[in-house]
Amino acid sequence: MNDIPCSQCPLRALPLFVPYAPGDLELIQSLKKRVVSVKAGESIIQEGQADAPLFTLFAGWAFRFKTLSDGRRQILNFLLPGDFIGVQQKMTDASPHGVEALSDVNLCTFQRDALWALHRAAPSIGFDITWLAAHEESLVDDNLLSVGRRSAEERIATLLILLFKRAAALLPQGGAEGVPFPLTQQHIADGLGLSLVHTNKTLRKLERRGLHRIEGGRLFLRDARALVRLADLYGDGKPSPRPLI
Amino acid sequence: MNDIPCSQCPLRALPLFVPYAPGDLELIQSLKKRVVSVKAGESIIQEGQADAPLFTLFAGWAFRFKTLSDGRRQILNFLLPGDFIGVQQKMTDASPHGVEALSDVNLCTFQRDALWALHRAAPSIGFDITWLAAHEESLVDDNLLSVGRRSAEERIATLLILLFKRAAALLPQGGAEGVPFPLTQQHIADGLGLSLVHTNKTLRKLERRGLHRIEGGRLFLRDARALVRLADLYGDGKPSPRPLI
DNA sequence: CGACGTGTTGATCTCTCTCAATTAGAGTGG
DNA sequence: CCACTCTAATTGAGAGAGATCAACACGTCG
Repeated sequence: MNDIPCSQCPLRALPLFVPYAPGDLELIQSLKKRVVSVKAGESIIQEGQADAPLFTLFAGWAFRFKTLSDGRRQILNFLLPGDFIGVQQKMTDASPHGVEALSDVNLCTFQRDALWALHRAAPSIGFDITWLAAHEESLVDDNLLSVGRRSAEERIATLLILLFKRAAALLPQGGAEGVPFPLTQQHIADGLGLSLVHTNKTLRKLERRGLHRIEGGRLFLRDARALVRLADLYGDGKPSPRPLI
Repeated sequence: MNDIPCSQCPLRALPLFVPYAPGDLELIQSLKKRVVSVKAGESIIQEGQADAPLFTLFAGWAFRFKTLSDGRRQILNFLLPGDFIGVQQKMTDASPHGVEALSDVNLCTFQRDALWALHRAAPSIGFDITWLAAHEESLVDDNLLSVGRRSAEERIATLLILLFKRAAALLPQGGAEGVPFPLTQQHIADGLGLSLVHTNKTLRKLERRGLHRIEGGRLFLRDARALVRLADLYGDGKPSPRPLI
């Protein structure tokens, strides 16, 4: 695994990713430390861990989370292949969140100072990283809107749609056959600020209504229109611009 | 106002801010467009607004928010002097969130392409901006943990402490005389995913217990210890587990 | 086979929401 | 100086979405 050069990273073949300038890839390659594999359910970064690694999720799903001292856990966002983790942490500090693998994952890890090296040596990549960090924040923003202001049904509809879209964008056929869905109901509950039991009941209700189906670790949207309506999502999942009054 | 050069910006005198390398300030100054004032309660950026400005909050408080089409509003985080806004937005895109002034504010606005110009011309500033974006995300993360997993009492305690800390850090005496607190109860409710009525009742309960006091637009913590306990915030130090990678 | 993790469902319970009404203060205009 | 209006804060009462408690089904695995 470690012998695949960045220039042949399968992630780069996806239409999502922008081409780099010549030389950029070599730079990234030189900062890459190694490829690490983590099994489903295992911890990638522990909450409070000092000197946590910087990495790109290369294959598999994971999630960032925080917990309270009595064990209540909130999943902050889900990580899919191509996501970059570690910017959140001050260089010298403890990681403010934990990261755990949802499925078996592979990570490309980088040296702690890679962030600075990239910025200095290739400002355009530094710029992309800033954008990446901002983009991840917007995922958290979306989730916060859900958790703060949507009902259980609406939250679940929102999560299913947004995860489906992200996952489908990584597939060649775009999700016609469903998308991989390695979350348990406990993950959904922890991501949406709901109890496990209520999550189950709501999920079943939507499924019985024919809105979706989760089976064999895959998610199928059976009535995406209805889900979008429930979620109050338009087009891209962005709120529709509202007129001035 | 517009004639104050960046080199004499009062914000820079605060111990929070790092000194820039010579030349950096001139660069920033050159990208600065103008200083804008907005009155309390007015909109700074509208949800979905195209070509929203990039700015630093120079004086006063504001907040970022999102709304659902039926009017339910979630405040994502509060902005205090020194906070930088606009990275979240893709260059060409509509703003995914609105920004509104809580008090009368002054903003230093920048050209839309200032982000890129900074990265290219001064990588160290670009690096700082990445860090700033990541830091703001961590505020949202904290809030998401509250909204998703804390009770109403705990959420309010958490918000009061964190806002107090941020506000006190901007004051010379560090909050001995309380800190400015321009939020209405509706803002607190929208920030914590609570109803206005329940926010009021919880706030009064904590106040009657002698934990805090809000008066004349200022916040006083009367029993910070008890608030911290309620909020389940451990100063800054969390247990530091062993690194896995 | 028993232990365990995950999903399901029914029966309460309670925290928080919604509805309603009142009070207090800041402006405004006569 | 005093009605009039508006916004923010308050408080009570009743309703409800979602939490908690308890069982049970099913598949995997050592």
